[in-house]
Amino acid sequence: MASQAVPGAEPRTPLSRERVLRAAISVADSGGIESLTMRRLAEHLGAEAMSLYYHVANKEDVLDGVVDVIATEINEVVDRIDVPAEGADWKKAVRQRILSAREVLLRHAWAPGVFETRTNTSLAVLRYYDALLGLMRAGGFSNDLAHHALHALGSRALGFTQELFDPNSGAGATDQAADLAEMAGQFPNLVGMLAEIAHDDPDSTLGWCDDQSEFEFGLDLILDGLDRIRERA
Amino acid sequence: MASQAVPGAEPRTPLSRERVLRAAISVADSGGIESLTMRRLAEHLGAEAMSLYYHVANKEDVLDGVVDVIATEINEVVDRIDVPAEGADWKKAVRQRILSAREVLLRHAWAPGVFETRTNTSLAVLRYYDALLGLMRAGGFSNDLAHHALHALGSRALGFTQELFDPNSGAGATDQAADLAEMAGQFPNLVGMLAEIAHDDPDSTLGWCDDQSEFEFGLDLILDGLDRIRERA
DNA sequence: ACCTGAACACCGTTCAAGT
DNA sequence: ACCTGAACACCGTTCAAGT
Repeated sequence: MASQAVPGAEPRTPLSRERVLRAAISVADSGGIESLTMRRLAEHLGAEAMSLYYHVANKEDVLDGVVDVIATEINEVVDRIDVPAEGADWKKAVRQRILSAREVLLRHAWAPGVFETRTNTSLAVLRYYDALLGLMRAGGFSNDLAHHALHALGSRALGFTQELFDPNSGAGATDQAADLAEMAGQFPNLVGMLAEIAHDDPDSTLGWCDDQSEFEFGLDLILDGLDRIRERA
Repeated sequence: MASQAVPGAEPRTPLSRERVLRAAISVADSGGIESLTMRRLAEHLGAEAMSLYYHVANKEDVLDGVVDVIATEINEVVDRIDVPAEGADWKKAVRQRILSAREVLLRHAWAPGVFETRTNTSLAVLRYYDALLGLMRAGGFSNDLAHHALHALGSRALGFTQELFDPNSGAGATDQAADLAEMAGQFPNLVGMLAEIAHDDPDSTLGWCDDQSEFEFGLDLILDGLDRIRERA
């Protein structure tokens, strides 16, 4: 009962901003972003919700911090890449960085949504963009073209695209067929496309999926377009 | 006090799913999406929060419905467009539809974020995509290329891109200069670019803005890339 | 058929108080 | 310096009850 040396009680490492943010990521990793509440986060750390406020300003601050930690992780991975970026090689270098960033985000599938809601900019994200910009400059981009390029890439620069809809979500393969038949009248082009895609690639999950190859298709479309403009200049 | 014919009381039009959804849009339009709560929505309609549940299943259902109403509005605008889409004209037709969709969304700046959180697909959104697909098919796209194209466009197909960061947010023009100087060491490429962009275009808000011209640059980059693939096939 | 009052289980956050 | 208990103002949602 005394305040010190309770026998058998673990000494419990003290809280810190760092520990709070890492715990937040682990809570979201295992239960999704909607499971991340201040109370649950505290519980995860063996503390009371109110204790968190000594180390972070509020929940927004937690989310800002989480983005910064993940962006730092991306920078660590991406800083190890060492490929030439001069001239025409800019594209390979940028492409590899972006795909590496994507790999980190694939381990935190909830993170893209949080990235998009931030209004305060993470310094780590700025550092990521700065390096990307450096590669483009080395490849001969003007500042103006590099500026357009960042806008054109958007979230793809960080390795993700938000899916806008998924005709397959929540429906099993058998419901699927019925749904398609029912919708054929209303959405002839969509149904026709999905039928053919499925036919061409029977191994993939039916039709719609934001997989690696779709991401790379879109990415290369943009990078190739930028490269063409670069060469013309 | 009696239940009928209270003198001077407006007869109050009854609630309906339609009215609830329209009110939800107007609440979000005027106070932002975070101001949209079931209680406030009810208040806006002169009813109690609990009454809403007779007309909608829950808040998710409200958000699904709101997306459907806005997508319906987009379809109404876009259906009035009548330009040829055969062969090489596909691009002009698709471009015009997408820019028209964007105009609708610009009137509901909070809507893109809601679109992205939906997992249930709105039928109106499906109808929009189906029409877009139809234009591409008329332009000579294979189903496979059209499928890639929709993925590559992502949310751009509906007229928006989510900004990932905004170095200017929350800082006035004077703070701005100080911030830039301070960051110059850490982010040389970013600072150099922003300085030059600002110099080249002194009329625009300093540096970073997702304006119409940036949207169109990215859109055309993708459409041009798709057109090249189409011509090769 | 349509609406509501009371109530429940959750939030984020504050503040004064403990060690 | 660090943590917490009690409390507040807010959520979304249920259910039995009113007209």
